[in-house]
Amino acid sequence: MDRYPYKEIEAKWQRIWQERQIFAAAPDSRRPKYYVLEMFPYPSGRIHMGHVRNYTLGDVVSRFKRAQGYNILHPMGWDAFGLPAENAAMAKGVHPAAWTYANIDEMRAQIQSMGLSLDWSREIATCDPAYYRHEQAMFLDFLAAGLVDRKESWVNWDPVDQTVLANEQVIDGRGWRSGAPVERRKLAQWFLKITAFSEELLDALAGLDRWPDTVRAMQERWIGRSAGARVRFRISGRDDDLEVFTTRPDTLFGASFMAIAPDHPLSAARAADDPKLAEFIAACAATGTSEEALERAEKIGYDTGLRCAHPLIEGASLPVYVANFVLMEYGTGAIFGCPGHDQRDLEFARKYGRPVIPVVLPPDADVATFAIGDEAYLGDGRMINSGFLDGLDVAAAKQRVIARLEELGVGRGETTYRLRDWGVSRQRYWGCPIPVIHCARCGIVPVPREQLPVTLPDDIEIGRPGNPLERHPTWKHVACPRCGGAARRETDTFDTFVESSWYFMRFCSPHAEEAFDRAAVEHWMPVDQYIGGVEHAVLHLLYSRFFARALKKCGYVSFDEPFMGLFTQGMVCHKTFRDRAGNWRQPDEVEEDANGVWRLTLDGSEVTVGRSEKMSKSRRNTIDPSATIEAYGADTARLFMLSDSPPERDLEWTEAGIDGAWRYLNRLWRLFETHGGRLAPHGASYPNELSPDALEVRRAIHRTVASVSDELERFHFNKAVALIRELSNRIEALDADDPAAPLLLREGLETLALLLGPMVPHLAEELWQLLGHDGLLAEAAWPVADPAWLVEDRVTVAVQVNGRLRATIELPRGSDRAALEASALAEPNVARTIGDKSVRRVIVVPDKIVNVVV
RNA sequence: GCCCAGGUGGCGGAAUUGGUAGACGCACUAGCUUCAGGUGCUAGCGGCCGUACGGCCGUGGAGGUUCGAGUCCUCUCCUGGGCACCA
Repeated sequence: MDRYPYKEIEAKWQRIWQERQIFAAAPDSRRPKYYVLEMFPYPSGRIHMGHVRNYTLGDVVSRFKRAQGYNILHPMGWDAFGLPAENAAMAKGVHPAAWTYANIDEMRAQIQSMGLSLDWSREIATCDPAYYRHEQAMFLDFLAAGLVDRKESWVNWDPVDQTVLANEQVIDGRGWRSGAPVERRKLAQWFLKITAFSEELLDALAGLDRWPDTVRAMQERWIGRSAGARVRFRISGRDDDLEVFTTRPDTLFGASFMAIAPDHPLSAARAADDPKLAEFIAACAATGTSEEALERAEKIGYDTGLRCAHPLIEGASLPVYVANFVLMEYGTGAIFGCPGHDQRDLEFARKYGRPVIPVVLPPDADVATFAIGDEAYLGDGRMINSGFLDGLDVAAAKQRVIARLEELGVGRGETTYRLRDWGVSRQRYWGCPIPVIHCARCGIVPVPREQLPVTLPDDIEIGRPGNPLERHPTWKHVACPRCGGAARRETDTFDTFVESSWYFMRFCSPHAEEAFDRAAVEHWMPVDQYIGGVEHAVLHLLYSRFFARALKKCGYVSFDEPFMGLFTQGMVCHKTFRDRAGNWRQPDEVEEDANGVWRLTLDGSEVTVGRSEKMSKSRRNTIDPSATIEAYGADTARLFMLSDSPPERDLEWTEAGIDGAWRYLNRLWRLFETHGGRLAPHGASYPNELSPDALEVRRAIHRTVASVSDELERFHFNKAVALIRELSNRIEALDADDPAAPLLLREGLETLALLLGPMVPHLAEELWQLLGHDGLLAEAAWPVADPAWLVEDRVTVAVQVNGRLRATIELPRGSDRAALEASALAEPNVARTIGDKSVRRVIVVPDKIVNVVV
């Protein structure tokens, strides 16, 4: 049997779509707009299967919505700044720009081979000065609007990548890209004040009802709002106070010690006179970096000798410890410990012999006997041992104590957030220059607008890590725009998350002189459906939400939320293989023999098969998408990506799965070739009388249209594929002698072509042409099911006896209870099961089930 | 430790509100087509018993609610992911 000629077909339709420019977007007041976007790729060299899955999902949405009559914007571009370009430059002596643009050309061709309905006229690359000049202008606007900070602060220093990482980019104490253990350094850094929007970013999550709950939960936790109080404790024998933040001010009467962070200013001050404390602080820093150490580190403290007065209990005094579990970055870097109602405080108190005073009595406990054992009590109850708070519940006690603290002038209610400001300074070359000038006399001076963009110098020395801009002999030396004196350009460049925080807005008017054509950005934004990996659940998505708000504040746009719908896809995984020497082996280096043993193709030696993991270079378990597309065609690759696994779950790439998709497309091709000559003409109408089989096939066609539409809407693409396959099985099995066969084939095959359009667009387009259509399937309207054909006139009803299935009966839809019951009881198997027992009750759910209870 | 998903045949996965568990596909088995080697067609395919009709068991485990539970409740085990001495 001939294979279907996918190469000719795919080349042909890609050419025609391109020539006719049918995916070029333009605002159209007659149709509702729909903006579909996949997270744009970093041009690392070649596309991988994750890209193929991502763009296939996006293209299904895009083509489906287009067929439904929406005016689609579906662009593609390049997240082109980034460290790999510098690494490649160092490794191969290529200029980062040359490397990046070569990769873009390569990957563009690969992506185009997938036959995506993209508007390539809107392509952008973020490393283009025509793009990043606007980013520099935005930064100056943010600066003027008070949304930028320059702080001398501790930063995470990645010793391998030679760059600063945001806190959010540090994973288990290691750089998120390099994996190297992160060190701490103090540097002057640029920060974007995302914390100015903490509350708003948190509250608005509730309105993002087309986002996955998991992502919203992750952001919520990341922002981490906690309501509590700030309380000042007078340090005995001194004039100053120790300020703490607590979420449990209600437990203040249960306080039995104070604890401060090792890097709290007070710790440092005391350490100056106390060598043992200095030693303790150093030890905390040493154990505090690696994750295992953190995991196993026990709660340790060091008594500073300082004592604080309890603000509400006359004469009570609390010892102040330096403790390794108190974080300087959160709250005030100091806490009071209430062992009765905080597990960590309890363990600390037990260890250092501090008293445990219960102040919340559980509802079922007796005040005379209640005591804290090994577990702190975290629940609600009545306050005890707490003076004026006694008898209140926890919530009321919080309010009352805060009011009292305010009265006394020693504290106030406060809400804090876990979210920290976004450090955007990077000490590297291949990024957007930060447009400021440092002048010894004038300080920080913004680059004048007319001098934008500040472009990167081409002539750089890239042979060693670190920032070539810092080493550049001339670029960094400029005259101060204010006083004209000798000054120095900022040599830091932006974190690449800055570029990806607004590219989707630039797509609306990619060639505009200003950052955005206001009408275009207001027309297309927000993105209706954004699709990408869940690994961006916090960083990229949160920064983008912040950026929209910051731009709004600066008058660029009028919306807050950039992405109305979000879909996060699962990863593409593959088995892993290791040879005898323990080296990872690529899938194309091994074969499975007849006994199911995997061997190296080269010499037949056995390899061990590991569990399926995310495709990655380090495991060498990658499959090159281009090889698959070459061997089977883009449609096969696309269909496989959509079959079987729900898109939000991980997908295991298997050769068998690709084969299955390939065989199905061949089968479709044969189906159309076999019946192409026997179709009824367009628009031929059915006779009044149809055979029962023909009626059933027509119903199946309309039912499939209705359910596939529904499943596509809900991202259940695997189910949509299953439904389409069911329909094609049915059409294949059609009785050729049925007088209505030509009509059913006409309607059935047209329906199949239309439903397959979003998934396998090339083949569907070819089939559409085979069916005699002049126009493009890509521009054809989505089929609509006729409600009349969705109604079944007969139904199969399950008959149970005591809840166990004993028979099924077929009856006209809508049969009454008596008829259902009579038919059910008449079933021989039902009668036999009932035997001589008496029927106690019969439950009838019309058109569904009859349950006889005996 | 905390949070969020999950746990259904040999495998990927179906199963709107509780109402016929296993759709669709993969793998496998048997047969057919002179079919040589990423082919097609037919049939079978959760387990056990039975020639069959049919019966019993079965959605990680244990209880519970219900005429009826993969679905709801309680407890528990396991897997994956995220976060982390966050006061």
